[in-house]
Amino acid sequence: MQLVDAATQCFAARGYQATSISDIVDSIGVGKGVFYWYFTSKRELFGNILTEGMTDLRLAQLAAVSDSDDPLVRIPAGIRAAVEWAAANQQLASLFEFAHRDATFGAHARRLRELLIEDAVAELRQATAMGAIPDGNADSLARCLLAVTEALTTQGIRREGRPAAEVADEVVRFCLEGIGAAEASGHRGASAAPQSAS
Amino acid sequence: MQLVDAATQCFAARGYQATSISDIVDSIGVGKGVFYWYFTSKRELFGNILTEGMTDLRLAQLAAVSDSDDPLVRIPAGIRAAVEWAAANQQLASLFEFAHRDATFGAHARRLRELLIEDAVAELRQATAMGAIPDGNADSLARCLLAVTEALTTQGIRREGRPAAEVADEVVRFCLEGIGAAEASGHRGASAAPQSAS
DNA sequence: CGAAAAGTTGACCGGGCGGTCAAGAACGAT
DNA sequence: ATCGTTCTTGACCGCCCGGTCAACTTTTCG
Repeated sequence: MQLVDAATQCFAARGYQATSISDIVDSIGVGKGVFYWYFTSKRELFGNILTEGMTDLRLAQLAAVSDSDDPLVRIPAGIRAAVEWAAANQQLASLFEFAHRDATFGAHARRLRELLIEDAVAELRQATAMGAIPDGNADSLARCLLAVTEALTTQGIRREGRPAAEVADEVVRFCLEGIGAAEASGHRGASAAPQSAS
Repeated sequence: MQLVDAATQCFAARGYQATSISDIVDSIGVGKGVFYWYFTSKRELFGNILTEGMTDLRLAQLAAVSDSDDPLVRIPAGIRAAVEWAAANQQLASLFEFAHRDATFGAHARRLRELLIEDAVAELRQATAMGAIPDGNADSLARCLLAVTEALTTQGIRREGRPAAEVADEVVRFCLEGIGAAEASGHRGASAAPQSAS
């Protein structure tokens, strides 16, 4: 739907509060009534974009991760999938970034984000149980993984336009060492491991 | 100034766009004119809060860091100072978080944030030059340090209310390993190093 | 005291917002 | 051609926003 694309673009560029319905409908040259023929409110549309986007990202991540049972393979795979997804869905990635600080949608966006955290926590617990990484606060470590992924993706891909694979390498390297998985995955200088392109 | 405190509180709780002048003046029970007696606009006030807050944080960090010339001492010290500062200035920390995604102030906030990045980049370059950490993209690593610090501070301190020192330990641990400084600072299990309280 | 200066009030203004709706245009079925 | 349905329009509504200002109260000081 053209309207959803236009809305996503506007929201990504200006944020939720600063985007008016007029901005959206004017950007594709239709009357304001069209918006309310297809959606019941600005709130509802944004909420749906958010929820569907997050679902899509999670599905991409689950698919990328299902090739292995080894957390030290699954974790990098999940990270790479997230970076590739963000490269392919830059507007949605931008949306996620401000949504969880937004006054209206912060709670909703944070709830969705917790799903990603929980996924990561599960992997980290598994890794700990297997002795692949030292014991630690899995929740904090999971938040570190997310934070680093978001930070380097925002800068490397959306602002500098570098290739997703290259940025993903940086994220994976920092994160694997951060969680203490250093010695387990021939990483010393392994910045160009084989991986699937998005 | 009471008005600045009230404004900071409102901005931190609701964001810039969602906070109205009435919210601010009503929250301390004064007329709207008072606001415009002391400030010229909502924009100007927010910009000042942002700039002064960031200056204060940077000064705290510079002070904490000046005890040593060793980047592997200065970097953890800078991180700890940032976490302690955020614990002592939770509203400002909250402000920083959404400011650089805001439509009106994103550019300004990001410019201020770049100063922190530059500080960190300088330390990382120094560490690399000394052979204390492996070579790498200093800019990306600096962004990782900031991102991890922000993420764990937000969750650990502002949402869970844990002590700053404890959260700082987690941040330092993850970051030092992330930048590859693992073997240089007796870190294996060193989660309670001596440090100054804020 | 009394007058100037400093500080405070809240009604008010223009404007833009999210959202509504009577009026039609476009189109397929008959 | 005619009708019913789907889709589109943009003027319009009530509301609240950032910001103004004439009137008023409080403080300062000779």
